[in-house]
Amino acid sequence: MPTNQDIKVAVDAVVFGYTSKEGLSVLLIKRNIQPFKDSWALPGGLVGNDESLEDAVQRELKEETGISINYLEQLYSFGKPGRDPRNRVISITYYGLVKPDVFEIKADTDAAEVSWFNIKKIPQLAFDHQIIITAAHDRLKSKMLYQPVGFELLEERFPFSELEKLYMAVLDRDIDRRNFKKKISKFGFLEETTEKQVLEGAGRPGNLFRFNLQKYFQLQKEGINFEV
Amino acid sequence: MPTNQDIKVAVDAVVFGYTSKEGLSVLLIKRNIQPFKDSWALPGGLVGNDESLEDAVQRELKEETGISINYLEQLYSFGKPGRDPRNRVISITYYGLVKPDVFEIKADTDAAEVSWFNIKKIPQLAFDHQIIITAAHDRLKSKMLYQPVGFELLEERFPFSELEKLYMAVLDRDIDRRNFKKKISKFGFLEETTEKQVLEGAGRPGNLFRFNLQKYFQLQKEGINFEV
DNA sequence: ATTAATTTGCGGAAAATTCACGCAAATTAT
DNA sequence: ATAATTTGCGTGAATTTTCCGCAAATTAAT
Repeated sequence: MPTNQDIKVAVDAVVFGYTSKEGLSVLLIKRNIQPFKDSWALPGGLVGNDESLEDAVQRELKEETGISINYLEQLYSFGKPGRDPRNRVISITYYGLVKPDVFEIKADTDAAEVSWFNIKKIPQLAFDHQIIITAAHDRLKSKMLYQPVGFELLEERFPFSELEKLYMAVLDRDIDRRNFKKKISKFGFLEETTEKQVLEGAGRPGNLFRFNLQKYFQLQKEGINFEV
Repeated sequence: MPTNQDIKVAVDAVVFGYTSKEGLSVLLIKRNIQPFKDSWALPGGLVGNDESLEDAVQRELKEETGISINYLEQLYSFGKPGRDPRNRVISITYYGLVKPDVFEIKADTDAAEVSWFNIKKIPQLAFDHQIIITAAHDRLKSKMLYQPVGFELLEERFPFSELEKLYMAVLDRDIDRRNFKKKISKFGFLEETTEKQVLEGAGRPGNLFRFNLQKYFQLQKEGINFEV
Protein backbone atom coordinates (compact mmCIF):
# COMPACT_ATOMS: atom_id res chain seq x y z
CA MET A 1 0.00 0.00 0.00
CA PRO A 2 1.42 3.35 -1.00
CA THR A 3 2.01 5.95 1.65
CA ASN A 4 2.42 9.69 1.15
CA GLN A 5 0.53 9.78 -2.03
CA ASP A 6 1.48 12.79 -4.14
CA ILE A 7 -0.94 13.01 -7.04
CA LYS A 8 -2.71 16.10 -8.32
CA VAL A 9 -6.33 16.01 -9.48
CA ALA A 10 -7.38 18.12 -12.43
CA VAL A 11 -10.44 18.51 -14.61
CA ASP A 12 -10.48 19.22 -18.34
CA ALA A 13 -13.46 20.02 -20.53
CA VAL A 14 -14.29 19.39 -24.17
CA VAL A 15 -16.91 22.01 -24.98
CA PHE A 16 -18.80 21.42 -28.21
CA GLY A 17 -20.59 24.14 -30.10
CA TYR A 18 -22.45 23.94 -33.36
CA THR A 19 -23.53 26.29 -36.10
CA SER A 20 -24.60 25.25 -39.56
CA LYS A 21 -21.93 27.53 -41.03
CA GLU A 22 -19.05 26.29 -38.94
CA GLY A 23 -20.19 22.78 -38.16
CA LEU A 24 -19.21 21.03 -34.94
CA SER A 25 -16.51 22.93 -33.08
CA VAL A 26 -14.48 22.62 -29.90
CA LEU A 27 -13.42 25.42 -27.57
CA LEU A 28 -9.67 25.64 -26.98
CA ILE A 29 -7.35 27.98 -25.11
CA LYS A 30 -3.78 28.94 -25.79
CA ARG A 31 -1.49 28.12 -22.86
CA ASN A 32 0.65 30.95 -21.56
CA ILE A 33 2.74 28.90 -19.17
CA GLN A 34 5.10 25.97 -19.45
CA PRO A 35 4.92 23.15 -20.26
CA PHE A 36 3.46 23.39 -23.74
CA LYS A 37 3.56 27.18 -23.58
CA ASP A 38 1.82 28.66 -26.66
CA SER A 39 0.21 25.35 -27.51
CA TRP A 40 -3.53 25.02 -27.82
CA ALA A 41 -5.13 22.97 -25.07
CA LEU A 42 -8.43 22.11 -23.44
CA PRO A 43 -9.65 24.45 -20.75
CA GLY A 44 -9.14 22.93 -17.32
CA GLY A 45 -7.12 22.98 -14.14
CA LEU A 46 -6.68 21.68 -10.62
CA VAL A 47 -9.67 20.87 -8.43
CA GLY A 48 -10.12 22.84 -5.22
CA ASN A 49 -10.01 21.01 -1.91
CA ASP A 50 -13.69 21.48 -1.16
CA GLU A 51 -15.02 21.83 -4.64
CA SER A 52 -17.02 19.24 -6.51
CA LEU A 53 -15.65 18.08 -9.85
CA GLU A 54 -18.48 19.74 -11.77
CA ASP A 55 -17.93 23.01 -9.92
CA ALA A 56 -14.26 22.84 -10.76
CA VAL A 57 -15.07 22.46 -14.46
CA GLN A 58 -17.50 25.35 -14.42
CA ARG A 59 -15.04 27.55 -12.53
CA GLU A 60 -12.18 26.80 -14.90
CA LEU A 61 -14.39 27.41 -17.92
CA LYS A 62 -15.48 30.73 -16.51
CA GLU A 63 -11.92 31.75 -15.66
CA GLU A 64 -10.31 30.65 -18.87
CA THR A 65 -12.98 31.19 -21.49
CA GLY A 66 -15.72 33.30 -19.90
CA ILE A 67 -18.50 30.86 -20.69
CA SER A 68 -20.77 28.85 -18.47
CA ILE A 69 -22.46 25.75 -19.57
CA ASN A 70 -25.73 23.99 -18.90
CA TYR A 71 -25.00 20.57 -20.29
CA LEU A 72 -22.02 18.86 -18.76
CA GLU A 73 -21.29 15.17 -18.54
CA GLN A 74 -18.34 13.23 -17.23
CA LEU A 75 -16.33 11.56 -19.98
CA TYR A 76 -13.38 9.57 -18.65
CA SER A 77 -10.46 9.84 -16.23
CA PHE A 78 -6.96 9.83 -17.61
CA GLY A 79 -4.28 8.91 -15.13
CA LYS A 80 -1.28 7.26 -16.74
CA PRO A 81 1.96 8.31 -15.02
CA GLY A 82 3.90 10.69 -17.26
CA ARG A 83 1.00 12.31 -19.07
CA ASP A 84 2.04 15.59 -17.44
CA PRO A 85 5.83 16.09 -17.56
CA ARG A 86 5.90 17.91 -14.20
CA ASN A 87 3.88 15.95 -11.65
CA ARG A 88 1.62 13.00 -11.54
CA VAL A 89 -1.72 14.44 -12.56
CA ILE A 90 -4.89 12.55 -13.08
CA SER A 91 -7.42 14.41 -15.10
CA ILE A 92 -11.14 13.82 -14.85
CA THR A 93 -12.53 14.94 -18.17
CA TYR A 94 -15.97 16.26 -19.03
CA TYR A 95 -17.70 17.21 -22.19
CA GLY A 96 -20.21 19.99 -22.54
CA LEU A 97 -22.62 21.37 -25.09
CA VAL A 98 -23.41 25.03 -25.67
CA LYS A 99 -25.86 26.96 -27.80
CA PRO A 100 -24.86 29.16 -30.75
CA ASP A 101 -25.29 32.45 -28.87
CA VAL A 102 -22.37 31.48 -26.65
CA PHE A 103 -20.59 30.46 -29.81
CA GLU A 104 -21.09 33.90 -31.34
CA ILE A 105 -19.96 35.77 -28.26
CA LYS A 106 -16.71 33.89 -28.07
CA ALA A 107 -15.90 34.53 -31.71
CA ASP A 108 -15.93 38.24 -30.91
CA THR A 109 -13.45 38.19 -28.03
CA ASP A 110 -9.70 38.11 -28.28
CA ALA A 111 -8.96 35.09 -30.41
CA ALA A 112 -5.33 34.81 -29.37
CA GLU A 113 -6.31 33.20 -26.10
CA VAL A 114 -9.60 31.41 -26.66
CA SER A 115 -11.02 30.11 -29.90
CA TRP A 116 -13.37 27.65 -31.50
CA PHE A 117 -11.92 25.03 -33.82
CA ASN A 118 -13.89 22.88 -36.19
CA ILE A 119 -13.69 19.25 -35.05
CA LYS A 120 -11.91 18.38 -38.29
CA LYS A 121 -9.35 21.16 -37.97
CA ILE A 122 -7.98 20.74 -34.46
CA PRO A 123 -4.37 21.97 -34.21
CA GLN A 124 -1.54 20.18 -32.40
CA LEU A 125 -2.54 20.06 -28.77
CA ALA A 126 -0.77 19.97 -25.42
CA PHE A 127 -0.56 16.81 -23.29
CA ASP A 128 -2.93 13.99 -24.34
CA HIS A 129 -5.69 16.43 -25.20
CA GLN A 130 -6.23 15.20 -28.74
CA ILE A 131 -7.07 11.76 -27.34
CA ILE A 132 -9.55 13.37 -24.99
CA ILE A 133 -11.27 15.26 -27.81
CA THR A 134 -11.53 12.09 -29.88
CA ALA A 135 -13.05 10.26 -26.93
CA ALA A 136 -15.54 13.09 -26.40
CA HIS A 137 -16.52 13.13 -30.06
CA ASP A 138 -17.01 9.36 -30.03
CA ARG A 139 -19.14 9.71 -26.95
CA LEU A 140 -21.28 12.41 -28.49
CA LYS A 141 -21.74 10.30 -31.61
CA SER A 142 -22.99 7.32 -29.68
CA LYS A 143 -25.00 9.44 -27.28
CA MET A 144 -27.10 10.89 -30.06
CA LEU A 145 -28.13 7.38 -31.08
CA TYR A 146 -29.73 6.57 -27.75
CA GLN A 147 -30.79 9.95 -26.41
CA PRO A 148 -32.32 13.01 -28.04
CA VAL A 149 -29.68 15.64 -28.75
CA GLY A 150 -29.99 19.13 -30.12
CA PHE A 151 -31.66 21.21 -27.44
CA GLU A 152 -28.29 22.07 -25.96
CA LEU A 153 -26.74 22.88 -29.34
CA LEU A 154 -29.41 24.62 -31.42
CA GLU A 155 -31.37 27.87 -31.25
CA GLU A 156 -34.75 27.81 -29.56
CA ARG A 157 -36.52 27.62 -32.93
CA PHE A 158 -34.99 26.10 -36.00
CA PRO A 159 -35.96 24.61 -39.34
CA PHE A 160 -36.00 20.84 -39.41
CA SER A 161 -33.05 20.77 -41.77
CA GLU A 162 -30.96 22.35 -39.02
CA LEU A 163 -31.34 19.29 -36.81
CA GLU A 164 -30.56 17.10 -39.77
CA LYS A 165 -27.37 19.06 -40.53
CA LEU A 166 -26.37 18.81 -36.87
CA TYR A 167 -26.65 15.02 -37.02
CA MET A 168 -24.66 14.88 -40.22
CA ALA A 169 -21.96 17.15 -38.80
CA VAL A 170 -21.57 15.14 -35.60
CA LEU A 171 -21.81 11.71 -37.20
CA ASP A 172 -19.79 12.85 -40.19
CA ARG A 173 -21.93 11.07 -42.74
CA ASP A 174 -24.97 11.59 -44.95
CA ILE A 175 -28.47 10.97 -43.71
CA ASP A 176 -31.58 10.54 -45.80
CA ARG A 177 -33.65 13.63 -45.17
CA ARG A 178 -37.05 11.98 -45.48
CA ASN A 179 -36.31 8.92 -43.36
CA PHE A 180 -34.66 11.10 -40.75
CA LYS A 181 -37.73 13.26 -40.43
CA LYS A 182 -40.05 10.29 -40.10
CA LYS A 183 -37.91 8.77 -37.36
CA ILE A 184 -37.44 11.95 -35.37
CA SER A 185 -41.11 12.91 -35.64
CA LYS A 186 -42.18 9.52 -34.30
CA PHE A 187 -40.47 10.19 -30.93
CA GLY A 188 -42.57 13.29 -30.40
CA PHE A 189 -39.97 15.50 -28.75
CA LEU A 190 -40.29 18.11 -31.50
CA GLU A 191 -43.11 20.59 -31.88
CA GLU A 192 -43.92 22.34 -35.12
CA THR A 193 -44.56 26.07 -34.78
CA THR A 194 -46.53 28.17 -37.25
CA GLU A 195 -43.53 30.35 -37.99
CA LYS A 196 -41.67 30.06 -41.24
CA GLN A 197 -37.95 30.02 -41.70
CA VAL A 198 -36.32 33.28 -42.85
CA LEU A 199 -34.42 32.22 -45.92
CA GLU A 200 -30.78 32.86 -46.58
CA GLY A 201 -30.64 31.30 -50.03
CA ALA A 202 -32.92 29.57 -52.46
CA GLY A 203 -35.53 27.00 -51.60
CA ARG A 204 -38.96 26.64 -50.12
CA PRO A 205 -39.10 28.12 -46.64
CA GLY A 206 -39.69 25.50 -43.98
CA ASN A 207 -41.64 25.62 -40.76
CA LEU A 208 -39.73 26.27 -37.57
CA PHE A 209 -39.62 23.64 -34.85
CA ARG A 210 -38.84 23.70 -31.17
CA PHE A 211 -38.17 21.01 -28.57
CA ASN A 212 -40.94 19.83 -26.30
CA LEU A 213 -38.76 19.82 -23.24
CA GLN A 214 -40.96 17.56 -21.18
CA LYS A 215 -40.82 14.78 -23.76
CA TYR A 216 -37.21 15.59 -24.56
CA PHE A 217 -36.02 15.03 -21.00
CA GLN A 218 -38.30 12.07 -20.54
CA LEU A 219 -36.72 10.39 -23.56
CA GLN A 220 -33.30 11.39 -22.32
CA LYS A 221 -34.03 9.33 -19.21
CA GLU A 222 -35.71 6.41 -20.93
CA GLY A 223 -33.34 6.25 -23.85
CA ILE A 224 -34.34 6.06 -27.46
CA ASN A 225 -33.36 3.62 -30.10
CA PHE A 226 -32.29 5.52 -33.07
CA GLU A 227 -30.60 4.03 -36.06
CA VAL A 228 -30.40 7.20 -38.19
CA MET B 1 -6.88 28.75 -8.61
CA PRO B 2 -6.46 26.49 -5.62
CA THR B 3 -3.00 26.02 -4.18
CA ASN B 4 -1.79 23.23 -1.93
CA GLN B 5 -4.26 20.77 -3.17
CA ASP B 6 -4.85 17.96 -0.69
CA ILE B 7 -6.95 15.29 -2.36
CA LYS B 8 -6.38 11.55 -2.30
CA VAL B 9 -6.91 9.40 -5.35
CA ALA B 10 -8.35 5.91 -4.93
CA VAL B 11 -9.65 3.16 -7.18
CA ASP B 12 -12.57 0.84 -6.45
CA ALA B 13 -13.68 -2.18 -8.43
CA VAL B 14 -17.04 -3.83 -9.03
CA VAL B 15 -16.14 -7.39 -10.00
CA PHE B 16 -18.96 -9.38 -11.56
CA GLY B 17 -19.07 -13.14 -11.62
CA TYR B 18 -21.74 -15.40 -12.98
CA THR B 19 -22.87 -18.97 -12.52
CA SER B 20 -26.22 -20.38 -13.55
CA LYS B 21 -26.78 -21.51 -9.97
CA GLU B 22 -25.98 -18.25 -8.25
CA GLY B 23 -26.79 -15.79 -11.02
CA LEU B 24 -24.95 -12.49 -11.34
CA SER B 25 -22.83 -11.76 -8.29
CA VAL B 26 -20.49 -9.06 -7.03
CA LEU B 27 -17.28 -9.54 -5.04
CA LEU B 28 -17.19 -7.69 -1.72
CA ILE B 29 -14.79 -7.46 1.19
CA LYS B 30 -15.44 -6.85 4.84
CA ARG B 31 -13.60 -3.77 6.13
CA ASN B 32 -11.44 -4.29 9.20
CA ILE B 33 -10.59 -0.63 9.78
CA GLN B 34 -12.53 2.52 10.48
CA PRO B 35 -14.54 4.15 9.08
CA PHE B 36 -17.27 1.64 8.31
CA LYS B 37 -15.37 -1.07 10.18
CA ASP B 38 -17.12 -4.45 9.71
CA SER B 39 -19.19 -3.13 6.83
CA TRP B 40 -19.08 -4.78 3.43
CA ALA B 41 -17.42 -2.68 0.76
CA LEU B 42 -15.95 -2.79 -2.72
CA PRO B 43 -12.31 -3.82 -2.98
CA GLY B 44 -10.10 -0.82 -3.64
CA GLY B 45 -7.58 1.59 -2.21
CA LEU B 46 -5.20 4.44 -2.87
CA VAL B 47 -3.27 4.70 -6.10
CA GLY B 48 0.54 4.52 -5.93
CA ASN B 49 2.56 7.52 -7.07
CA ASP B 50 3.95 5.80 -10.16
CA GLU B 51 1.25 3.27 -10.75
CA SER B 52 -1.34 3.40 -13.53
CA LEU B 53 -4.98 3.33 -12.50
CA GLU B 54 -5.47 -0.14 -13.95
CA ASP B 55 -2.40 -1.45 -12.14
CA ALA B 56 -3.74 -0.02 -8.91
CA VAL B 57 -7.03 -1.87 -9.38
CA GLN B 58 -5.28 -5.15 -10.13
CA ARG B 59 -2.96 -4.74 -7.16
CA GLU B 60 -5.76 -3.98 -4.74
CA LEU B 61 -7.81 -6.88 -6.03
CA LYS B 62 -4.87 -9.20 -5.59
CA GLU B 63 -4.14 -7.93 -2.10
CA GLU B 64 -7.68 -7.88 -0.84
CA THR B 65 -9.34 -10.76 -2.61
CA GLY B 66 -6.60 -12.86 -4.17
CA ILE B 67 -8.02 -12.70 -7.67
CA SER B 68 -6.73 -11.21 -10.88
CA ILE B 69 -8.91 -10.19 -13.70
CA ASN B 70 -8.69 -10.08 -17.45
CA TYR B 71 -11.59 -7.85 -18.29
CA LEU B 72 -11.50 -4.44 -16.67
CA GLU B 73 -13.15 -1.24 -17.80
CA GLN B 74 -13.34 2.20 -16.28
CA LEU B 75 -16.79 3.05 -14.99
CA TYR B 76 -16.95 6.55 -13.49
CA SER B 77 -15.14 8.87 -11.12
CA PHE B 78 -16.83 9.85 -7.90
CA GLY B 79 -15.48 12.96 -6.28
CA LYS B 80 -18.08 14.81 -4.26
CA PRO B 81 -16.51 16.37 -1.13
CA GLY B 82 -17.62 14.44 1.93
CA ARG B 83 -18.04 11.00 0.39
CA ASP B 84 -15.23 9.81 2.67
CA PRO B 85 -15.62 11.15 6.22
CA ARG B 86 -11.85 11.42 6.77
CA ASN B 87 -10.26 13.16 3.78
CA ARG B 88 -11.24 14.38 0.40
CA VAL B 89 -10.98 11.24 -1.72
CA ILE B 90 -11.87 10.96 -5.33
CA SER B 91 -12.43 7.41 -6.43
CA ILE B 92 -11.97 6.23 -9.97
CA THR B 93 -14.14 3.18 -10.28
CA TYR B 94 -13.80 0.18 -12.56
CA TYR B 95 -15.87 -2.84 -13.27
CA GLY B 96 -14.51 -6.25 -14.10
CA LEU B 97 -15.74 -9.61 -15.29
CA VAL B 98 -14.41 -12.99 -14.17
CA LYS B 99 -15.02 -16.58 -15.18
CA PRO B 100 -16.70 -19.16 -12.93
CA ASP B 101 -13.47 -20.92 -11.96
CA VAL B 102 -12.40 -17.78 -10.10
CA PHE B 103 -15.87 -17.71 -8.69
CA GLU B 104 -15.55 -21.25 -7.31
CA ILE B 105 -12.13 -20.66 -5.78
CA LYS B 106 -13.33 -17.67 -3.85
CA ALA B 107 -16.34 -19.52 -2.50
CA ASP B 108 -13.91 -21.94 -0.81
CA THR B 109 -11.80 -19.38 1.02
CA ASP B 110 -12.59 -17.73 4.29
CA ALA B 111 -15.93 -16.07 3.72
CA ALA B 112 -15.65 -13.69 6.67
CA GLU B 113 -13.40 -11.39 4.69
CA VAL B 114 -14.23 -11.83 1.02
CA SER B 115 -17.45 -13.06 -0.46
CA TRP B 116 -19.67 -13.07 -3.51
CA PHE B 117 -23.13 -11.55 -3.22
CA ASN B 118 -25.92 -11.98 -5.69
CA ILE B 119 -26.68 -8.66 -7.33
CA LYS B 120 -30.16 -8.73 -5.83
CA LYS B 121 -28.92 -9.45 -2.32
CA ILE B 122 -26.26 -6.83 -1.71
CA PRO B 123 -25.96 -5.96 2.00
CA GLN B 124 -25.61 -2.45 3.44
CA LEU B 125 -22.37 -1.08 2.09
CA ALA B 126 -19.74 1.42 3.20
CA PHE B 127 -19.41 4.89 1.63
CA ASP B 128 -21.31 5.39 -1.64
CA HIS B 129 -20.53 1.88 -2.79
CA GLN B 130 -24.13 0.86 -3.45
CA ILE B 131 -24.41 3.69 -5.96
CA ILE B 132 -21.26 2.46 -7.65
CA ILE B 133 -22.59 -1.08 -7.92
CA THR B 134 -25.84 0.16 -9.40
CA ALA B 135 -23.92 2.23 -11.94
CA ALA B 136 -21.78 -0.78 -12.84
CA HIS B 137 -24.82 -3.01 -13.25
CA ASP B 138 -26.51 -0.43 -15.48
CA ARG B 139 -23.37 -0.19 -17.54
CA LEU B 140 -23.13 -3.95 -17.95
CA LYS B 141 -26.77 -4.08 -18.99
CA SER B 142 -26.34 -1.52 -21.69
CA LYS B 143 -22.96 -2.89 -22.74
CA MET B 144 -24.42 -6.27 -23.57
CA LEU B 145 -26.81 -4.62 -26.00
CA TYR B 146 -24.09 -3.14 -28.15
CA GLN B 147 -21.17 -5.51 -27.65
CA PRO B 148 -20.91 -9.28 -27.37
CA VAL B 149 -20.65 -10.35 -23.75
CA GLY B 150 -20.14 -13.76 -22.24
CA PHE B 151 -16.59 -14.78 -23.01
CA GLU B 152 -15.38 -13.16 -19.82
CA LEU B 153 -18.14 -14.67 -17.69
CA LEU B 154 -18.74 -18.21 -18.97
CA GLU B 155 -16.79 -21.46 -19.17
CA GLU B 156 -14.86 -22.14 -22.33
CA ARG B 157 -17.62 -24.46 -23.59
CA PHE B 158 -21.22 -24.07 -22.63
CA PRO B 159 -24.71 -25.05 -23.78
CA PHE B 160 -26.54 -22.30 -25.57
CA SER B 161 -29.04 -22.00 -22.75
CA GLU B 162 -26.20 -20.88 -20.50
CA LEU B 163 -25.68 -17.71 -22.53
CA GLU B 164 -29.41 -17.16 -22.55
CA LYS B 165 -29.58 -17.49 -18.76
CA LEU B 166 -26.68 -15.08 -18.42
CA TYR B 167 -28.55 -12.48 -20.43
CA MET B 168 -31.69 -13.00 -18.40
CA ALA B 169 -29.76 -12.74 -15.13
CA VAL B 170 -28.00 -9.52 -16.10
CA LEU B 171 -30.97 -7.85 -17.75
CA ASP B 172 -33.32 -9.20 -15.10
CA ARG B 173 -36.08 -10.11 -17.50
CA ASP B 174 -37.32 -12.97 -19.66
CA ILE B 175 -36.05 -13.54 -23.16
CA ASP B 176 -37.63 -15.69 -25.84
CA ARG B 177 -35.31 -18.64 -26.23
CA ARG B 178 -35.87 -19.17 -29.95
CA ASN B 179 -35.62 -15.56 -31.06
CA PHE B 180 -32.58 -15.09 -28.85
CA LYS B 181 -30.79 -17.96 -30.51
CA LYS B 182 -31.56 -16.67 -33.98
CA LYS B 183 -30.23 -13.22 -33.16
CA ILE B 184 -27.07 -14.41 -31.48
CA SER B 185 -26.33 -16.94 -34.21
CA LYS B 186 -26.60 -14.28 -36.89
CA PHE B 187 -23.64 -12.36 -35.47
CA GLY B 188 -21.37 -15.37 -35.92
CA PHE B 189 -19.28 -15.01 -32.77
CA LEU B 190 -20.37 -18.42 -31.51
CA GLU B 191 -19.11 -21.77 -32.78
CA GLU B 192 -21.00 -24.98 -32.29
CA THR B 193 -18.82 -27.89 -31.15
CA THR B 194 -19.69 -31.55 -31.58
CA GLU B 195 -19.72 -32.15 -27.86
CA LYS B 196 -22.94 -32.65 -25.98
CA GLN B 197 -23.86 -31.11 -22.67
CA VAL B 198 -23.54 -33.34 -19.60
CA LEU B 199 -26.97 -33.18 -18.08
CA GLU B 200 -27.76 -32.27 -14.51
CA GLY B 201 -31.52 -32.73 -14.70
CA ALA B 202 -34.14 -33.67 -17.22
CA GLY B 203 -34.23 -32.54 -20.81
CA ARG B 204 -32.66 -33.12 -24.15
CA PRO B 205 -28.89 -32.64 -23.99
CA GLY B 206 -27.78 -29.66 -26.04
CA ASN B 207 -24.65 -29.10 -28.08
CA LEU B 208 -21.83 -27.16 -26.49
CA PHE B 209 -20.75 -23.83 -27.95
CA ARG B 210 -17.64 -21.73 -27.67
CA PHE B 211 -16.74 -18.18 -28.65
CA ASN B 212 -14.94 -17.48 -31.88
CA LEU B 213 -12.58 -15.00 -30.33
CA GLN B 214 -11.56 -13.33 -33.55
CA LYS B 215 -15.13 -12.45 -34.44
CA TYR B 216 -15.97 -11.77 -30.80
CA PHE B 217 -13.31 -9.10 -30.44
CA GLN B 218 -13.99 -7.73 -33.88
CA LEU B 219 -17.64 -7.20 -32.96
CA GLN B 220 -16.58 -5.77 -29.63
CA LYS B 221 -14.76 -3.08 -31.59
CA GLU B 222 -17.41 -2.52 -34.24
CA GLY B 223 -20.36 -2.69 -31.91
CA ILE B 224 -23.45 -4.77 -32.47
CA ASN B 225 -27.06 -3.79 -32.45
CA PHE B 226 -28.86 -6.14 -30.27
CA GLU B 227 -32.41 -5.69 -29.14
CA VAL B 228 -32.78 -8.98 -27.22
C1' DA C 1 -41.04 37.53 -66.98
C1' DT C 2 -39.77 32.93 -67.79
C1' DT C 3 -36.96 29.24 -66.68
C1' DA C 4 -33.73 26.85 -63.73
C1' DA C 5 -32.13 25.59 -59.34
C1' DT C 6 -32.91 24.71 -54.58
C1' DT C 7 -35.15 23.17 -50.63
C1' DT C 8 -39.36 21.53 -48.11
C1' DG C 9 -43.32 18.43 -47.38
C1' DC C 10 -45.60 14.25 -48.11
C1' DG C 11 -45.87 9.57 -49.52
C1' DG C 12 -45.55 4.67 -51.01
C1' DA C 13 -43.90 0.16 -51.91
C1' DA C 14 -40.22 -3.40 -51.40
C1' DA C 15 -37.06 -5.45 -48.27
C1' DA C 16 -35.60 -6.69 -43.92
C1' DT C 17 -36.30 -7.54 -39.21
C1' DT C 18 -38.86 -8.53 -35.12
C1' DC C 19 -42.27 -10.93 -32.65
C1' DA C 20 -45.21 -14.54 -31.12
C1' DC C 21 -45.79 -18.92 -31.26
C1' DG C 22 -45.95 -24.42 -32.73
C1' DC C 23 -44.15 -28.88 -32.56
C1' DA C 24 -41.01 -32.93 -32.79
C1' DA C 25 -36.74 -35.05 -30.63
C1' DA C 26 -33.91 -36.57 -26.76
C1' DT C 27 -33.34 -37.11 -22.43
C1' DT C 28 -34.51 -37.75 -17.03
C1' DA C 29 -38.19 -38.40 -13.47
C1' DT C 30 -42.19 -41.02 -11.84
C1' DA D 1 -44.69 -46.98 -19.92
C1' DT D 2 -45.86 -42.35 -19.25
C1' DA D 3 -45.03 -37.66 -17.90
C1' DA D 4 -42.09 -33.79 -17.57
C1' DT D 5 -38.29 -31.17 -19.21
C1' DT D 6 -35.30 -29.11 -22.35
C1' DT D 7 -33.32 -28.60 -27.11
C1' DG D 8 -33.63 -27.75 -32.12
C1' DC D 9 -35.87 -26.04 -35.93
C1' DG D 10 -39.34 -23.49 -38.08
C1' DT D 11 -43.24 -20.36 -39.96
C1' DG D 12 -46.26 -16.54 -40.70
C1' DA D 13 -47.94 -11.94 -39.21
C1' DA D 14 -46.68 -7.48 -37.82
C1' DT D 15 -43.59 -3.91 -37.72
C1' DT D 16 -39.69 -1.28 -39.11
C1' DT D 17 -36.29 0.12 -42.27
C1' DT D 18 -34.80 1.49 -46.65
C1' DC D 19 -34.96 3.51 -51.01
C1' DC D 20 -36.84 6.60 -53.88
C1' DG D 21 -40.51 9.72 -56.41
C1' DC D 22 -42.78 13.99 -56.98
C1' DA D 23 -45.30 18.40 -56.18
C1' DA D 24 -44.96 23.03 -53.81
C1' DA D 25 -42.64 27.32 -52.54
C1' DT D 26 -39.19 30.01 -52.88
C1' DT D 27 -34.60 32.43 -54.87
C1' DA D 28 -31.23 32.80 -58.82
C1' DA D 29 -30.26 33.27 -63.66
C1' DT D 30 -31.22 34.69 -68.36
